[in-house]
Amino acid sequence: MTRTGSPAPTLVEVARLAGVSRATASRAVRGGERVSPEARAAVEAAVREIGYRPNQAARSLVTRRTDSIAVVIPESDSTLFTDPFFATVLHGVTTALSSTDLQIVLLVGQPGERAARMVNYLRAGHADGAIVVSHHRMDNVVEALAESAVPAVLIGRPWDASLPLTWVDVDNAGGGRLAAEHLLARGARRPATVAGPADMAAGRDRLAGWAEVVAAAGLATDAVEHTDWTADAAAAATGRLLDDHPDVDGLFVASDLMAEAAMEVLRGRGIAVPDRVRVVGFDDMGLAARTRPPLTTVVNPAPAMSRRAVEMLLAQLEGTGGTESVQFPTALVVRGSS
Amino acid sequence: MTRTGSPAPTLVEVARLAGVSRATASRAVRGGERVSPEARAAVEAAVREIGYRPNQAARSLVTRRTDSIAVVIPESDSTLFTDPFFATVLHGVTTALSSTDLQIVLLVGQPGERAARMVNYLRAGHADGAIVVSHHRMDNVVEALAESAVPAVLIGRPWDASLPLTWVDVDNAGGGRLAAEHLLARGARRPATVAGPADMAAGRDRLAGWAEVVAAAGLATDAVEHTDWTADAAAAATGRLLDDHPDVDGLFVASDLMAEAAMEVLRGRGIAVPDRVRVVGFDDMGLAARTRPPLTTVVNPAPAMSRRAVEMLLAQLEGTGGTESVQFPTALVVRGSS
DNA sequence: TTGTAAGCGTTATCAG
DNA sequence: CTGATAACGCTTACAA
Repeated sequence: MTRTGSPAPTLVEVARLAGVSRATASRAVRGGERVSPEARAAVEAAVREIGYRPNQAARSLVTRRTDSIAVVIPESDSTLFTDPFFATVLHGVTTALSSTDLQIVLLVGQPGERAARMVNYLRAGHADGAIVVSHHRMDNVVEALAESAVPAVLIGRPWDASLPLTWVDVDNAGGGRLAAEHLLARGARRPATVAGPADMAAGRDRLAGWAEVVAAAGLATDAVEHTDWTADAAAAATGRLLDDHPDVDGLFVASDLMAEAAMEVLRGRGIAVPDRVRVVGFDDMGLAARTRPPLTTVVNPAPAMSRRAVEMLLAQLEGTGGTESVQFPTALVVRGSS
Repeated sequence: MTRTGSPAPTLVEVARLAGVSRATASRAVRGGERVSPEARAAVEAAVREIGYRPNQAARSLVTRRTDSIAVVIPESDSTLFTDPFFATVLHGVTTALSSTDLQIVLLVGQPGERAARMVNYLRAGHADGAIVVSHHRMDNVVEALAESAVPAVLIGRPWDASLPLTWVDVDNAGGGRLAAEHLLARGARRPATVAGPADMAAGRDRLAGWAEVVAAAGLATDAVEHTDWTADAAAAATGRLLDDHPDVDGLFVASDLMAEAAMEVLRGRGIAVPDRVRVVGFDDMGLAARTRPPLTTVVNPAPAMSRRAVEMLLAQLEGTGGTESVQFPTALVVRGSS
């Protein structure tokens, strides 16, 4: 650890200097319970004098805790920084943990190469627990986590629902239904959707909810394009949709970031929003209110989900439950785009 | 660590099951040097059978290494996610470390409340070393780090140059000079600047370089507004600048994110860029090419700096140097805004 | 309130 | 190549 030649001071040196036993020194260092004022003062002075810091490895070898929890984001760093979903979640987790003594440690990296390393990190006991957040990709991080005993809560339901993992998520299918109902109510007769990836729960479920309502209304559900969550891919998908179905008059896009790109394409083609095509997004994290026109969207309650995930993880760490997954209801915010 | 009642398997159980000593088991687990094929096979089988994972705390208690390095970003999460500087640096650090076995751990949090926790985390030996990146704020994280013996490299020179810390940085003053020279060469006679915070090295130095050239040309250097690095503050500062000095014809803004906001204000006032006011930014990380008009800007070689910082840290960890700070030269990229 | 002593799970040294 | 054995630095019953 140290560059300097001299080894880091240990508790025995503190104890010797303070004239107490190692046990007493230990209690005092932790602001302990049963220490006399004199002993505490002596220890504190000794600590200051020699610059003592407890060795975390030694400590957690016996306590079996590290006082840190990991936030795992199995995405590439570019995704992490472009999609506001992650910023919102991270902010929520941070504030929810601010009252505790837990240090937050962020593990970022695409699934694949670094995934094994991340899981090893967790299984080795580097963190007391983990919050895993992603746009629900079915990845090996989640699988590996499932067969480890590391306390964990997922933000975003895993693809494989049978995995013994606790999660929080928004009602994606319900959101898709809300979007479709709204578009139909506004008079759309030829609805289309730019859906998320077909191999992610969020993509699949948002699409399924939308399709359910559209089909129930006796309308076609064939105007569908799957993409990843990026703006570029969404723009391309929107282009294909318009080429194949020129009569589209209502568009549900699986995220606001993607919806903004879709509206850009519409504008580029001279198609008026909402006059000729009505658009509904998903997320409502600030961006939706800033687009032109402002975006009607399905609320993704990421702050509340993050808070809840933290509560559940803390409960797991204390052994007081926190193992029941929860799905948050959603709502539609109507703005100028529809 | 574990939720399950059964304690995690240890090396002694592996050894017993494999019919070897604890020492041999340990060597085999690490793909060790002097182990017979049979012993290795037996150990590997035992590991698989009981799902053994080495206990990191025990391991690093003796090796004094954790095989992880921390990237410390003492900024609020909103800053982290809005300014492309951090995304770029993180990407650079990640790729530079991808060939090693080191796990990257991200510590994010505003200086102040969580700063002590971050430094404690490092000093406790949770990570083998740290890369600290920020827009150079003078903060207690850096100070605390300076008096610890944790190997560290700063990306961005610390405010207090006397601190015994290693850093990499761009030649901020040189960048400011480049910007000013360019503006003057294009005919600006009333240059102004939206500068970064006065209490950060990057803010101070970019301003100083600009002022040096402007003064040398015999022009006034009084059109200066300090702001933090946010777009909102930059917009406000630009407004004040225009109010106070309506004859401004050249504007150097301390970051591209801020320059974009400044151009927005100019456009809102019907002031043509570059025809009436020429604008130069700082960073050139993708954003500059996407603004309208595209932004002339000073290159901030964040990818190269990140790579270098990683190399230096690795050298420090191996005790082979890496303690000499380095300043990167910069360059101007001319685009439509000037 | 304090001290004694027994671990926590690994790695490393050093004979065999 | 293998196996005792001694650390590593700290916490925590348990006794005093």
